[in-house]
Amino acid sequence: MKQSQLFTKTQKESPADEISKNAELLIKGGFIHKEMAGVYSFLPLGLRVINKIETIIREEMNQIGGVEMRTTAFQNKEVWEKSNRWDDEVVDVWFKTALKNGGEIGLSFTNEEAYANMLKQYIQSYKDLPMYPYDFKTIFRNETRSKSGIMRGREFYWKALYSFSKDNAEHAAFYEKAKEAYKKIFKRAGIGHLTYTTFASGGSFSKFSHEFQTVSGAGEDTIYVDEAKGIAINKEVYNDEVLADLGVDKANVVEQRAIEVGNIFSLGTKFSTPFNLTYKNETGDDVEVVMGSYGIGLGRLMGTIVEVLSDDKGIIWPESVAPFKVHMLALGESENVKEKANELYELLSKKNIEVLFDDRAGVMAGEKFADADLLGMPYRVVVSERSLKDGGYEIKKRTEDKGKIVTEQELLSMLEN
RNA sequence: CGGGGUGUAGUAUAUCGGUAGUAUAUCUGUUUUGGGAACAGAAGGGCAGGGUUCGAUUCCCUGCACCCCGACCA
Repeated sequence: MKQSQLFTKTQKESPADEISKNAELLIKGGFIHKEMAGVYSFLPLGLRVINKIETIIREEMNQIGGVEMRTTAFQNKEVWEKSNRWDDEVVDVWFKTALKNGGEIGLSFTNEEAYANMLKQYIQSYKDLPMYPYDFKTIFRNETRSKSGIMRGREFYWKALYSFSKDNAEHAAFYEKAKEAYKKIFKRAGIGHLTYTTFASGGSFSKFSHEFQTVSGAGEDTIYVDEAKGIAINKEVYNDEVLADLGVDKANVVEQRAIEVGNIFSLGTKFSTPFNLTYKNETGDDVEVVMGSYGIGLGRLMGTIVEVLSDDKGIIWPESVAPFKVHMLALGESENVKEKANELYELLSKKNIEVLFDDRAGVMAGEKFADADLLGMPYRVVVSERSLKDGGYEIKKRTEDKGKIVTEQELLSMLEN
């Protein structure tokens, strides 16, 4: 994409009403636009990041048998009354609205009820199980205090998978697969080295749930990390009994602040019971389905990446989620440079190498460099009189201080993989 | 929801009970072009409503919005 066609532009000044680093950098770079407290639009660059993250999650969910669908944002009052979660006294984050012809509907703040109610129609026999539907969708929560930029909003985009299993053993096996898939997702998203599988409170059907916590001062949670074991324990369940349970020595843990980027949860029959979600087993008995839920907030994940992967100049996107792999800058106003830069842009595009081409006329080199640092693409390629005279193009990784001059062939072999 | 704070131009800020200033971004022109370039010119602003006052952006009240701390967070 040519930068001259991108309608967003970068800002020099940080927004006054944002403290969090993720919001500051994402707004300055033109990735997101704040509509109101806790509500952000994703601009072209930001959407590309979200799409990359979505693709990673989709691949990993499909890998473990997930089947993608799309559930509606509107929620049926009667359905939620079955699980006793319609009442505002029970759930205080509902957004609800009245229908013109009477009645009331809610906006999704989670999906368990809708899935349990819907799947009842498709689950009759043990032959129908297990089932692993999931979807990406926009979720609404009437938070009394949204904060931390895109990491805790009133509207956010998430992936939720629900597992429907015949029994606890089948559920447990899938739960472990999901846990591994989650680890892969965060590794692929570039934050695996800072993300710990964390034991958290499990509710009435399991001792623990598992959170995926990324160590960051911007986090809202406190966890106790056992670096050697590669696990952590959430403060909410941190006690001697749990330590003994997990075989963790108190002397080996370190207290950290962390961001919860994902969560998996055994639901047991919590929702199967109110929705009478049962199947006939081999002997003709009615058996309740065992459920699990597996969620990831894509905006929060994107915000977390920015929080932990940035420097004083801007964002440092991992290649896997960067809006573009390459940021190509054409410096100077000479016709020769323009021609060569255009040729290179066409060549890279033809080779399916994602490139953002800073073709803006009359913009000083310093400004283009500063923007490239702020926007944070993994590779910066400079086309200028100087680079051409030296024999080609200058390529520099966002993580490096100095670039080097390479020929077109060398450039292609570095970028193609 | 409890506590605290802030609303001035696209963005970031300053001053003042008496013509609202600066930076940046934007537009025009000239020069410039490897780390946010120089000069000249132009355009653009007091959250909303009420009160006090000769006069309110400034002081007071109400509302709304936003931020921070805490509570809450499948």
